Amino acid sequence: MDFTIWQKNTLKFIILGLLKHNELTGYDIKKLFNCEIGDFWQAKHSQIYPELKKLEEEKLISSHIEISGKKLEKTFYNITATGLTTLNNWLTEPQDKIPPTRDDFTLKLYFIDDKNNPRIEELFAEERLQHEEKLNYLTTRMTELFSSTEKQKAHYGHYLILKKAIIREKAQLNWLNDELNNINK
Amino acid sequence: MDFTIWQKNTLKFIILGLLKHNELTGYDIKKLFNCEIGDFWQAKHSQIYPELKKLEEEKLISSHIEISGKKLEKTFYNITATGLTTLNNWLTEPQDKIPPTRDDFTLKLYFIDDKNNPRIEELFAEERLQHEEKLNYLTTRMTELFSSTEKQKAHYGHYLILKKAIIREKAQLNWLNDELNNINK
DNA sequence: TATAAACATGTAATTTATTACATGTAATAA
DNA sequence: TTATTACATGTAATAAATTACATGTTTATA
Repeated sequence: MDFTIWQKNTLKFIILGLLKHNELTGYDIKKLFNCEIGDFWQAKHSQIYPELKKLEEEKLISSHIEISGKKLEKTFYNITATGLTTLNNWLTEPQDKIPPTRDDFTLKLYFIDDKNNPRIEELFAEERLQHEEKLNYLTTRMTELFSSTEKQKAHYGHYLILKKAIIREKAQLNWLNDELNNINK
Repeated sequence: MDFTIWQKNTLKFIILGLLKHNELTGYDIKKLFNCEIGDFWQAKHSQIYPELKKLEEEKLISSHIEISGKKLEKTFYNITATGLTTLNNWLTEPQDKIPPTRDDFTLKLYFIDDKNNPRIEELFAEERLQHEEKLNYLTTRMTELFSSTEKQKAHYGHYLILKKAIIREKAQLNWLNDELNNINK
C-alpha cells in the first residue's frame, strides 16, 4: 500500500484535458501554451514530448502517425477511456491550498526599503508596460473569440479563464498606476 | 567564456534580501515563508539549509553559532559586502516577461466545458473559501503592522506587497462571487 | 512530570522544469 | 530560387523544488 503523495504533475492533466475533444500533436500542445492557457501554465516542448510518451505507456492516451507532405511524420495523440477517467478524477479532487504567486517583481519591491529609491519607480514602469501589453492581447482575444453569448456558452471554460485573466491584469494595472501616483507625490 | 543563462534561483536572492538587516537562522527564514512573502514565494527547509551552505561557500553570507539553552546550536547568518552587491545587482536587473500563474483551479475550470456541470459551482465555492481565509489573514496583518503612515514608510516594501496581496485577493473574490451569481441564473 | 508542540538542522531520493544540444521538413516571402 | 520562418520531434545535462527520511532540544501545557 502506498500513501505517498507525489508532486502534482499538472502537465499530465493539462495534456489529457486538451486531448478531450481533439486529437493533437506534441507541437499543437506546445503552441497552445502561447495562448490563454499560457497565462496559467507553461511547458517547453522538451517536457511535453517525454510526457506524451509516458502517458502512452500508461495507456492514458494512444497515438497514430500521419504523413504530412512527402515525408514529415506527425504523431497525433488521442485520449483513451482510462485517460478520460483519470482526467475526471482530477477535476473532482478537492482543491489544495492556493500556491504562492512566485512573483519576483513583488519580491524585489519588498527588499527596497527606502521609499525614495528611484529603482521603485523604474520597476513599476517596467512592470506596467508588461501588463499593458498582456491586457491588450487578452482583450483582443476576447473580442475575437467571444463576441456573442452563444460563443461564450459553447466554450464556457475557455471564456471563463480569459475573463479571469483580463480581470487580473486590470486589477494589477490599477494597483501599479495608484502606486506610481503615490511615488510622485 | 560562458554565456549560459541559468535558471533564476530566486531563493538565493530572497535569502540575501532577508539577511540585509537582521542576522537570521535557517529556521527563521523558513518561518518567514509563512507570512507575507509566502504569498509570493515559498521554500521548504530542505531547500533552505543547503542553499545557505552554498551561499556561505560563495562568500555571500557568513555564519556564527550561538548556544541556546544548554546545548542547542543555532547557526546565524549575516550578509557580506559581496552579498550586498549581488543583492543590489539583482534588484537593478531589468524584469523578465511575467511568468504564468500556475493556477490549477483555473485550469480545471478550462476543462469543464458544460456550463451546467455542478462541479463548477463546487470548485468556485471551494476556491472562495480559501481566498476569504487568506484575505482575512492579510487584512489582520495590515492593521497589525501598518496602522500609521509612519509605520508604512519605515517598511515601505513590506507595506507595498501586503497591499498588493490584499488587492489581488479582493479582485479574485469579486470575480468568484460574480461567476457564482451567473451560475445561479 | 510526562507529553505535546514548537524549535532547530540536516541528507537522500525523486520529481518537475529549464536550457542546451540536435536534426530535419514544409511553407512562405523576397 | 534561395533564404527565412514556422513546423515537427527528439535527447542530455542541469537546476529547482518537493517528499521522505532522520535526529535531537527547548518550551509550554496538561
